[in-house]
Amino acid sequence: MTDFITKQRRTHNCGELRVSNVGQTVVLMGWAHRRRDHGGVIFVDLRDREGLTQIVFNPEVAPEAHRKAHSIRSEYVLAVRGTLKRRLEGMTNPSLPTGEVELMVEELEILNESKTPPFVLDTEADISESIRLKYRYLDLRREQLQRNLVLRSKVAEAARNYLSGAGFLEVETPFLTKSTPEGARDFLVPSRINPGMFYALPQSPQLFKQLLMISGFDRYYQIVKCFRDEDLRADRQPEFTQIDIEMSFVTEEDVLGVMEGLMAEIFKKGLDIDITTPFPRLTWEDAVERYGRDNPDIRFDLELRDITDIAAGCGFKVFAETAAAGGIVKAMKVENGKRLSRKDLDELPGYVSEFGAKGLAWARVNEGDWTSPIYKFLDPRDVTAINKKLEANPGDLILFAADTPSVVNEALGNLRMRLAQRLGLIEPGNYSFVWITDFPMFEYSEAEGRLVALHHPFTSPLPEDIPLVDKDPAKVRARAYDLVLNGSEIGGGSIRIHRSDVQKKVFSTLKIGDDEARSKFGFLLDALEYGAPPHGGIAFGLDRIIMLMARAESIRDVIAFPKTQKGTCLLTDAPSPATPEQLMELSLKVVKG
RNA sequence: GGGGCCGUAGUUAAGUUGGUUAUAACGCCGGCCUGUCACGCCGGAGGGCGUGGGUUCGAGUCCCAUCGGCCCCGCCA
Repeated sequence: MTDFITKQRRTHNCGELRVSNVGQTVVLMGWAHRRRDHGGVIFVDLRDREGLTQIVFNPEVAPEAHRKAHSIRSEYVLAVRGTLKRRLEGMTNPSLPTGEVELMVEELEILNESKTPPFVLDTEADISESIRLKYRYLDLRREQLQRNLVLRSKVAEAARNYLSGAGFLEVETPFLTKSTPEGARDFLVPSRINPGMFYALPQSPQLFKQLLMISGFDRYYQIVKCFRDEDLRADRQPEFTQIDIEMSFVTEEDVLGVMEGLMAEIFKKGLDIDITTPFPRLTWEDAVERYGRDNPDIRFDLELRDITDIAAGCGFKVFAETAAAGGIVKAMKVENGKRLSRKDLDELPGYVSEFGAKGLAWARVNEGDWTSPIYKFLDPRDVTAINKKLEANPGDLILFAADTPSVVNEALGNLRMRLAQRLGLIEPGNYSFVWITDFPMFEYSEAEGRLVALHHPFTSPLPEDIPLVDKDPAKVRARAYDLVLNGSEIGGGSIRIHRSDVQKKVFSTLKIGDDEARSKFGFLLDALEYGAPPHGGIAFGLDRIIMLMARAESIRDVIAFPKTQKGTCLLTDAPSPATPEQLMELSLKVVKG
């Protein structure tokens, strides 16, 4: 066996040869994707990151190479040298970019053999995810994941170029840092040198980027891992990547404008799609009112209407009593309601029950009346009023939910999404951005029995609402904004508090005492006293953006080495127990498990 | 913490009301084939049904527990 690879260099990749290269002597290296042995001539599709090229072993051209080629199996690693030929008419493969040419092999070296892979790599077949994850390095050879990671790399590159061109500096911030109250559960890292002490992995570089503004860096960005020890979902991993950004001397308009440019750039470079800017904006209040959620998909209508005022005085007890008890009644109109059968309607209560709704009323609008289980309880005037409010016409279907505001909004907001999918109202390939602004500053947490920051405690209130921070915190609006794409929150940020007196006030409303604020955020409060500039920023979830761009169903499909829903890695078997020696060194004792 | 779906050859799946040696396709192995490109044709090997209990004359099919994968609620400032 010759040491081919030391003598010859790869001249091309497997995706680039065309008719214009015909006649050239070519060296290719790659994996045997498929093999077709005709007894005489043998065809192999040679694969690398860039594509497939058919290579041909003909006993009359190169007997030695042809003899060796008999042993080629799937995923063998090959180096071949030969002459590029144009394929004869009728023998081309229009489904391959390289399909008009083929490499007539003169010399073959098998660089490595391969065991038979546990699953075939050359099809779109659905392989169970646990096997794919265990052999992730093989799954990553498949076209779909290769495409996703190429897209991810392109987008990250476009983001860096854009931000760098706009005067942003990339600065790294620590992973071994301080645990912060509020927010998600932290991952802790024990300190060997300081027994009994722990670092926390950052949930985001939030405080460091603010400190960088105070340091005068003016414009900062970082594409950075963040860590949150919470349960996983189809779009949530315990470690994920943010495009983290912060700017000094800016208002909301500056931040939003630069970010719209960033989105346009990554969609252009990643998918060659032109995004229209500026993006539409909705206040948080309008978003919840009209769509039931703060991450609305605005590609379709099915808007919600509040009919609590009509319901309060109507004869249907469930509605009237809900209204009397401070709840709300909202409704959604489905045009051409025949698209939902009685059976479909019977399934809806089960679906909304996932969100805490106790039921879902429906009405089919006819000329002059309704077909509806609740029609007999209603006065004709109420029916007319509801029709009018929803602009409902004969043939339409109206769906109602009555409960607390959060249950109604969540139930109908999610139902809206489901119906849109069911009725095919969503055009694939359509990207629709919307900014959500004017979030409430605080939100009551049942679990903690106190107000918590909806965004985070460093978000600045609207200037005119600052006096309300002590008096009526529930009414305070924040200078926060989220970017929503097709019903997914892909980023969020705010103009920050840059005055220590305001920051202290917010901590106090959050019932974070002086001592606690001092011990947890003392460094920030100190820094704010040394000439902190007005500043604000945003962080984008890179994984989610890539998911949407790649139309992936799972965040795992856009991450090279993701975790399972239980947070384990089937490839490496992490996490795993620590040895007694490791624990001893860290002054740790495992109590159970 | 809770709800749901799913674990049968290497892979993807089928397996009737529990009943002889558990099916198929792809993959794999061998043979034939000089123009295929999901090559074709012929032949072959390969699992005892995630694991552990139980019910039964008899369990892939029923029951319980447990492990694992996925989806969702809670959680995720």
